[in-house]
Amino acid sequence: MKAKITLKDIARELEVSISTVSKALKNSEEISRDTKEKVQAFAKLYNYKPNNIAISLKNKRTKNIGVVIPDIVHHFFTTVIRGIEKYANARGYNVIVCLSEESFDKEVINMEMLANGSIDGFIMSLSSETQQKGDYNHLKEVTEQGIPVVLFDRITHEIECDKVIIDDELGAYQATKKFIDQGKKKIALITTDDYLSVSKARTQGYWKALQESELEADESMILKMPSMEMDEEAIKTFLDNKEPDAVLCVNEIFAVCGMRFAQKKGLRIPDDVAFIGFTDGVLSKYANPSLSVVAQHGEKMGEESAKMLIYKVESEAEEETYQTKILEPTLVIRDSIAH
Amino acid sequence: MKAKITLKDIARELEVSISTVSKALKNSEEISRDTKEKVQAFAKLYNYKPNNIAISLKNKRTKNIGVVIPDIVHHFFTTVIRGIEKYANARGYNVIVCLSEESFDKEVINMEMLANGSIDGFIMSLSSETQQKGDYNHLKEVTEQGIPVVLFDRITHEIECDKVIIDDELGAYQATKKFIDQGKKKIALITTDDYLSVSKARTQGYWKALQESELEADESMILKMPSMEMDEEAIKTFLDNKEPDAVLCVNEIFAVCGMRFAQKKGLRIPDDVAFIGFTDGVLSKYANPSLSVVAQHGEKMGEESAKMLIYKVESEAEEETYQTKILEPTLVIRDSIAH
DNA sequence: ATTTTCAACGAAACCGTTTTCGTGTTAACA
DNA sequence: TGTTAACACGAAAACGGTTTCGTTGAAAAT
Repeated sequence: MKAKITLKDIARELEVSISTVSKALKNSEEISRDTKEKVQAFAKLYNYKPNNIAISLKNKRTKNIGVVIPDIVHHFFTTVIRGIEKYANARGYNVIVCLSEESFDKEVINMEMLANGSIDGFIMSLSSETQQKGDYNHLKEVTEQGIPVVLFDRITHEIECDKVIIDDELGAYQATKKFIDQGKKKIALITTDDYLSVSKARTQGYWKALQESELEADESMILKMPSMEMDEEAIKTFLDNKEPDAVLCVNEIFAVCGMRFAQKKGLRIPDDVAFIGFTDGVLSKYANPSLSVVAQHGEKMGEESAKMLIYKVESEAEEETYQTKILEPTLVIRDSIAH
Repeated sequence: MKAKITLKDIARELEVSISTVSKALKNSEEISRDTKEKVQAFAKLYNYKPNNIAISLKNKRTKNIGVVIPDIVHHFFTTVIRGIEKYANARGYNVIVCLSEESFDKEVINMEMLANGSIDGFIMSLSSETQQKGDYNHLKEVTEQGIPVVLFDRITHEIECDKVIIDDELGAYQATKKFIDQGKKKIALITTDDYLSVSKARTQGYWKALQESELEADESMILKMPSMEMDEEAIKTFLDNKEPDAVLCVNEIFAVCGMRFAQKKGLRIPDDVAFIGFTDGVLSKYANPSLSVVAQHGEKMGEESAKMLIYKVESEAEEETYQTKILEPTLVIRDSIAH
């Protein structure tokens, strides 16, 4: 086991000072050609690599960015991470991932762990519990310390920071409009409770589209699931009672379950009942029939978030201007609706 | 913006030395009750938190573990990460995730980025390109530096380190055996090229089960996909030609695609043709019919990996003994086979 | 009265860098 | 010959902690 070699080791071996070695390795003008070559050759030979921790301590930059998300076993977040990685890695940043698992406490703990020097900034999406409580003090503390934060997807307006979201209202609006244009009359919505910022926006888009049409917007055509957990029975009962001819769902799973019940009842998709979900994940692509969705462009979202964060981190001036980037959703048409 | 407060700040404010503050905060016996209370109260008031980077530099421990995996938009890896997070977080460790995206070069670069002090150890699964090349020098270098490494799932025997795998051969064997017991005669296998360690083991399990039975093991009943990429056409042609009555697939996606083609041809699942896949992901659960799979227990695998790594990291003695933990796969029976 | 002991604290080294500010030597200049 | 400038390098502080090893003053023991 060959231990790591340090500047000090090189200095001792070559009988020069540590500062000389440091400068020689950075090709400083101050050092003679002879010495530089000698040092650089030695360093290469012994595979010298500067210690990241020491550098971090010195210039108060870790080149790490902290990502705190509710869940990783969820296709959307996974694509966001990939986008973040892509952009960040290309610029020499590492990504530290922490999972809140939809828990407020874990979110707080994770942020505290990272906020003491481990990272240069945060990219995060709020846990459902946090959005429900409406308690954002942990975010406030961090921003007050001057640590840049970028919120994506599940955001709050109570914190001043950069944000990246898709236009959820527009996405739902377009999907609902699509149903209307195709002559659907009884359009249902399966969503979660309103405390999730995204669900709220999607519900609004759904309403808007209905109200613009001649169809009556009927509150009872909306099924609000109490949590993200699947409750197959609730969906089944709802579909049995309401018998919609089109269903918009705020995620893939609700939609796929809905389709399964419809098929079991002998309904044809999309003729008898059509489906559109949110999130363009594996489930939608490989469902049978394949599911039309409002694509959220997670990877793009991740890239944008990383871009905004790294810009803030690297800009010396601490401008107090924050922007919210709104990405356009896309309707991906597959076999669960007519086309 | 209130900047972070340091030991030095507290010392100056309270007119004591830095060492006194440090000891007082650690409740050292050396310090009088009066002083301790004073210091602790002050620290609490100004929300003092020690700087992680400084501590890391001092005791050469970062409390970070590096995870390098081929892909994150893949349910199996995602569950492994969750398992790692769970175990590591509970012990005060953070997880730095890097994606090789199946590329050898990215794997090398990522490891080099992390190996210079950023992490205490690695948990990784090899990229397909790395397994194909058979070049493991980057791993060798890291282990020679005394950095502990745990390999999981996609491993190599050329590196001496701890390993966690599931018994892929057994999983495939059990699945194939299940088909045989149910009276299936023409059992096909859809896999990838053998350079992936897991595919190789699964193919062996498939063979073994067939050879133990009276069924003839026919090489042509195996479809080897050149990569992890989906090639729907290849699967379709294969199924059309071979007309198997049972199909074992090395992942979910191949299986779900296979089922779709079968259904399009009017075949009944599982009566005319049954399917079993690998990986117990969302796809299997929500497929129609739901897919039976050999569950890989990713979360468990992640936990075990983290456990082994952290043990190595924290054990002072550098024992040169490495173990390979083999987890038992489980056959999850759903509607794609008879039961 | 002198020595010993102990409690309570501070100085300084150390982790591995970077960077500023000397400093000594030599060559060029007046 | 004395001054100056340039060159090549080293000493030391700094980043923010931890830890070892004094040091001090007062009480206890001799």
